[in-house]
Amino acid sequence: MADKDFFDRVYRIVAQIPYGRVTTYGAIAEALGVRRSARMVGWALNQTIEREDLPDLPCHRVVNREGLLTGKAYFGGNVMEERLRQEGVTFLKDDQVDMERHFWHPEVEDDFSS
DNA sequence: ACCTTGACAGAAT
DNA sequence: AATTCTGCCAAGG
Repeated sequence: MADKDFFDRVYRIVAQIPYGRVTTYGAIAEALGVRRSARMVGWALNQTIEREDLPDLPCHRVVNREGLLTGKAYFGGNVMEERLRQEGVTFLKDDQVDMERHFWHPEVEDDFSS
């Protein structure tokens, strides 16, 4: 297991979210082996705002299990929604994506410690 | 060192 | 079925 910081793992997963797809906090947490730490995922993403030294993270593709853009407030305005729409993501209603169509299940991280 | 908060999720009422 | 409550774990006050 890569004993990387919890944040780094989150970042790596988020960075793997395909264009036009979205995933959930819980799914990411689960992929990291800590299904019950979904809140930490959100916290980790929050840190990305301060940390500019991080790679381009499509954190706008991360929503909660209901498909709600719970973190849109941190993007300023409707940037999050607009970006998703621009990627072809369909919205059931404002601030709610159609995760039935665009949900992407993150892959479990492989520890490259071979 | 203790208590509160948080971009969630699932169980309980 | 809808709303409330609790669990989780890290960071900030």
